[in-house]
Amino acid sequence: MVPKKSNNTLLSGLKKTRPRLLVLDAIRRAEKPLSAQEIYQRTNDTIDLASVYRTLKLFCARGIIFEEKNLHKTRYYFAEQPHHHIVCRSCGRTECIPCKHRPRSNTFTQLAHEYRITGMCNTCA
Amino acid sequence: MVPKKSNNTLLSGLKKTRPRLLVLDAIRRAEKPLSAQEIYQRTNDTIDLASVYRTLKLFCARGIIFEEKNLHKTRYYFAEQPHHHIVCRSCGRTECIPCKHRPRSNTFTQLAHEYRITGMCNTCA
DNA sequence: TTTAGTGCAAAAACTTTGCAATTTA
DNA sequence: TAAATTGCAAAGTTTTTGCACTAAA
Repeated sequence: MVPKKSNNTLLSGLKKTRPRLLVLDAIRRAEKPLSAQEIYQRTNDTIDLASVYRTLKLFCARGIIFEEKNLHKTRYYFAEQPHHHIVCRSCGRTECIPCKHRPRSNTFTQLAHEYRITGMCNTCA
Repeated sequence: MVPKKSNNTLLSGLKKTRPRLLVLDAIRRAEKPLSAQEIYQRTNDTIDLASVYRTLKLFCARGIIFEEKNLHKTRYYFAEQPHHHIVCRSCGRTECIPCKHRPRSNTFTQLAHEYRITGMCNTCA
């Protein structure tokens, strides 16, 4: 288990505002990827949806979170632990797969990665 | 090099309609992932945008194509050759990475996969 | 011929933006 | 206090939908 970074570390270089902290916590605590709407709700609607979007965009650009789409629904998840998913294209059922490797690159830095397999689960096939 | 599947094979079980063939060809020929709008344009606007969306959704569900998002732009690409990308989170610069492995699963069938690394390229870092 | 798929037009959902007010460092 | 960020409200984009018509099998 890789040690968890503190919110403080993740946001270093950024102002630590209420919206950012709330969005980060919502995503961090989530048991699954969340949509912008769901994140908004998990802040009890105490911050503006526009701020949620601004924050998500910022976090994605920084590689703090990842966004994924399944059939036109966009959801966001915490990127610290590399995520490997296998997703059923019919019902959306998802399983996690342990991650063995980390990417390397000579030209890119601050790497984050995502490995995603889709298929038909045994119920839907 | 894996032998290419014919459009006919890819669409087996589906009606081969003009919109579907045009969308499939646009994506197949594309040198890069395309947005719904771009696909629409590459059919010379001869099919309805709504049909483009319906078709993209269908192809995604079938695993014929993949969709990826970069900073709120959604693009689609042909899934036959597994795609590995490394994408700059700042400027969008993309490099391809050769694919060595194919996923396996006991519970899922008709697998397609996608491996995506994001980071900062040496110009943006 | 039947059924699935299409185009059209309209609606819904999602995301971005300008700006004054507020907050962080 | 200066600079960055926010909330609000409005605009812009993207995606979906209903329905009568058309085309594939």
